[in-house]
Amino acid sequence: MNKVRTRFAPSPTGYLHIGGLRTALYGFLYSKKHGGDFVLRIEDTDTARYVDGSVEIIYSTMRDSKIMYDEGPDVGGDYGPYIQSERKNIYKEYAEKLVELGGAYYCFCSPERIASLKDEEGNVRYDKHCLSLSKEEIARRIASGEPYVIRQNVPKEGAGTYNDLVYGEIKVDYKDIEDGILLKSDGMPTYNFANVIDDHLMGITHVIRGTEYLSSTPKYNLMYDAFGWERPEYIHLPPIMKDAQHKLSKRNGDASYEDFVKKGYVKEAIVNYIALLGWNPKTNQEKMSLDELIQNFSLEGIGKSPAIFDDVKCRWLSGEYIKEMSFEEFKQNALPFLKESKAYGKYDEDKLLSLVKGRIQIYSEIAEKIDFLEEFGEFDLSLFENQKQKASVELAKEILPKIKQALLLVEDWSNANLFDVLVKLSESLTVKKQAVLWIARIAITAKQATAGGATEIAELLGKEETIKRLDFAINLIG
RNA sequence: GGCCUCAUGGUCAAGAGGUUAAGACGCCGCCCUCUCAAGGCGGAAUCACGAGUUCGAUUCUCGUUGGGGCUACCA
Repeated sequence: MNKVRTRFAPSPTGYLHIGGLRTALYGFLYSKKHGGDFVLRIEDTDTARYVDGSVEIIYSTMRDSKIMYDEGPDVGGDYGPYIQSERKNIYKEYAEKLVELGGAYYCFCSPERIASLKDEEGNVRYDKHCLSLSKEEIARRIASGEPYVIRQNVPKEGAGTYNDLVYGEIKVDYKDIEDGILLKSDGMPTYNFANVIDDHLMGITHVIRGTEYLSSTPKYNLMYDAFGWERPEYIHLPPIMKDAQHKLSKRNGDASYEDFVKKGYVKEAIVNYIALLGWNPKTNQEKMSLDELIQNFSLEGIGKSPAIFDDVKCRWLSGEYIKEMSFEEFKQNALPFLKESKAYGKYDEDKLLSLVKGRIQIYSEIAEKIDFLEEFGEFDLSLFENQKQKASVELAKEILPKIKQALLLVEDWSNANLFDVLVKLSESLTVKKQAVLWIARIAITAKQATAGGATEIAELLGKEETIKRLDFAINLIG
């Protein structure tokens, strides 16, 4: 069997969105699973839709997400060039060859004539008008500089059948396929032509792409057959949806990989999550590294139905990655987000970070989790009330001065020691330790819910600030 | 409109004629806990509909409905 070769062939029309990235990922996983090669090819034949800088975004996104290709425009390879606009002459050559083989023909019809072909419902179907042109006339008109396109010559009868590795047998009647344009009047090929030529010339064995090509694949097979080339295997992927009726798409400005990274999702989690959209590993393990994904990947696990992207679950996975991340790695990734917090620069960085690690799912939650440290001020005394902890305003009024007194004597201002001191205080007062800690924490944070307990926060604030806040609370309570 | 295709809880999904219809996220409850979070335990919640085939259909067939795609000198 031939070495497996797959490709990802995006068009440079903007950022790389999540659906495209998943297609790339599956192509990558499949090739690596089988010890094959993964190729990146840029499909920039539509000059009108080209967006400056998007090729660079494709490169950087794939590198960043670790979906690395063996061959591509920026890394080279034996099957280049890997940018379609640089292959223009190749397409022309093969288009002419296909004309000779009877699989295509020159067409000089004007847009006006095409438009006049509209039926009652407004649908246009080309009528093979130029198929009957004589060789002489074609040569004459080309020589005179008349613009032309090359169209595929699709049989009027019969049907094209192939076996998709995910969807099974697909059959389309040729009468339902139009004689599509293969080579545009500007000399550029359309996707419909270029993908066939390139996939063959680049030795692609498995074509992995979205379902939007499921029903047009028979016309590509017609070309493989006309050229006498071996047809590749086809693996069409179900779409990723934004909701039940909208596909996740660039056009709708939907999330790109970059957007998720900017929002602070763990990169590995994004890749891990999209791997699970439309593919089931057949085990109950969901958190998987790229290597594990390669190991477990199989075509049997690919589903047929559309999958809705669930941001909540993606965040959950991201959180799982953060929890298991080393502190050093976390720090490196979290720092840019930590800087967004009001508390940044005022407290020990590592302590701040460890307070937050394990409490967030995406990095951008960091600021909101610790901003409370800087939001201290007047607060409603009812915050002290807590039945479960047996805490009340009265109790707070009574013990707050004692808490202050005890803390004033503390020299080893560490979480562990502070905790010890307050627990001992609670014992001597015969008050539940939960009540003391609750009251202490409310007094120094003015918040009912905080990331971190009373003594953790006290340690972070430092002795001076802690006492200051206690004084403030004592004052407030009168 | 025509053609292709899809259909299990709110979401991702396993299951491929007989199951108490897995698991995960989310949700709810309880436990644990220095609040929150995490963690532990438990719970609610699904086979779109209608005909067949069969002793028996979530599972097979057909249809209906609904969703997606294609129907471009876009990919």
